[in-house]
Order: sequence, then C-alpha cells, then structure tokens
Amino acid sequence: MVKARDSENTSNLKRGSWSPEEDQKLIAYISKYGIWNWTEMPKPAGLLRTGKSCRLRWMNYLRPDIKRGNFTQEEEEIIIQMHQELGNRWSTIAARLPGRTDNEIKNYWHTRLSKKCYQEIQAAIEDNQNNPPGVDSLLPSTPEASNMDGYKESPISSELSIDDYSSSSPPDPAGEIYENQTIKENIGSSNTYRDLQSLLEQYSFPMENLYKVDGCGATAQGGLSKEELQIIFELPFPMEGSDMMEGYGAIPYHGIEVSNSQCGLQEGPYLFSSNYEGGNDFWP
DNA sequence: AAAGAATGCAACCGCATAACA
DNA sequence: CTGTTATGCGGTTGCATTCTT
Repeated sequence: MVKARDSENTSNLKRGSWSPEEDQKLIAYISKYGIWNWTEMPKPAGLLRTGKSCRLRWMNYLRPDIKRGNFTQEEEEIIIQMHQELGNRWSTIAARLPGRTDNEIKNYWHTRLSKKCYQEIQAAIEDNQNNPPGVDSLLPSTPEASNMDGYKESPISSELSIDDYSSSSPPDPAGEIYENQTIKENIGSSNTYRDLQSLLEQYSFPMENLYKVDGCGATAQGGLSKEELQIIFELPFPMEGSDMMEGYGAIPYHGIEVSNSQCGLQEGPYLFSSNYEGGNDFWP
C-alpha cells in the first residue's frame, strides 16, 4: 500500500493554535456548504490550513454536537469498562459517548483515569500486603470453572506462598534470559511485546525490569508481582484461552510463567513451570 | 512573588485502509 | 488489478495554565 501523503503544499500554511477568526471561517463555510472535501475545503473557506488540520479542528472542537464540561461518573465508568475490553480503541469508545471525541477521551484517560486506575491497583496491592491471601485464594472455586484440571495438584502451585510473588530475586525462567536486551530492543519482533509494553508503560512499570525469555514471551524481574500484573491486566486466574490470544502477552512471575506458546503465535495458553523444558504445560 | 515542575489539552504526525480513477 | 488520494485513527508533542516550593 502506498503511503498516504498530503497533497497540499504546506510551505505557506499556518500551523499551531486556531484563532477565533479561523474558527468562524470554518464554521461559516461548513454551515453554508457542508463537508464535501476536506482537502479542497480550506481554500474556498479562506483558511491557510491543511484539510487535515481543518478536519481535526472541526471534529474535535467546533462541531455543534460536542459536549463540553467535565466527564460524568457514568461516562468515566463507561470509558474504564470499555478500555478494559477494547484497549486504546478511542474512536470506538467515543462512539458510546455522544458528544465526546476520541481525542478528548484519550486525553482524559491519560491524564486522569489511568492514574485513578493505578491508584486503585496500588490500594489493592497494599491491601494484599496487609492481608496476604494464600495461593488458594487465587484459584477458581471449582476446577471446571477454570478449565484447568490438575492445576492444584501441580507441585509448583502447592509450594508457592505470597512471598514468592514479591520476591526480588531473579526468576528461574523457562528459557534463556537475554540479559543485555531490554524489552525496548525487542519491540519490533512481536505484537505481544508491543501490547505488553504499552500496557506496562501506561502503569509506569519500569521497562528495564522486563526481559525477553526465549520462547515464552516476556518476563519481569522485580517491580510488579504477578498479582499486580494480574490486576493491571484485569485477568481472571487462571486465564481463559481467549485472553491470551488477544494480546495480553506473558503474565509472568517468579517461578511460573503463564504464556501463550512461543510468543503467542498459535496455541495456548500454557502454564509453564519454572523448570520448563519445552513440554511441561499443565493446560494444553 | 518568582521560578521550576507538573498537568491538561489542542494540534500534529505517521500509518492504515477505504474509496476512487 | 494497480496506483493514488482522502479520511480516520492512535501515538506523540508542545505550549499554556496551574500547582508547588
């Protein structure tokens, strides 16, 4: 596919903030002639702007149906819920909130809601630390609810304690750790990495603590525990198959690596033991 | 009161894809 | 079918405003 390029000559076009006069010109023009072609429109409208700039200004600011003012509690809840389900699909989220633009929702998320969610996570973590649950509390109430028969019988799960989650000792990973390669150096290789990176960055997770593990996606050393990651990713435990395939990436922690197989290409998820050697999965 | 830091948000950029020639 | 253009989307940037010290 040929990369799109603005056909306009941008050498003498105005950039930066819009003046009230420019706003008036655009409103007046659209009111009279409607939106017929963003690229051609600026000239007859008397604007020294690119069509792209005009479109953005109209869509994000000048449209008459744009809702002003603070987000309501209900709107917040919708955004949070949809973001959990869809990720950064701002336009889709905006479609559920009449009068709100994708840009506005995106800004609102980055400046308010992500922090709010992070604080809730922190609170949950603190609560966990004050009142640590046993591993059993992470398990489903019934085996069939998890589709993970045999999990409790695994020697690894039965040996775990809450202390393992917050240990700062290096993991005993399934594969080889590329110690000198941070996640940022591996970003291009996998969508799984991309998704994981963006999510973790959203929560200010120290990227230097993230390493690539051969064949198993990414793993974390130090920083957030599995439970913390689990809260961030809003994952049930154990994860359902579709969760892994939608790009959550590996949700690892010391001792156990929960990963889709081979960097998320085809099958999974698999629950790898710390001594994973290629076939020790409990959940084929 | 002033300076620096943090925050909020409008605007821009690059890319993907639909639409068209 | 292929190449080109227009539009829309998500990530990022930069600046104005507000807050903190």
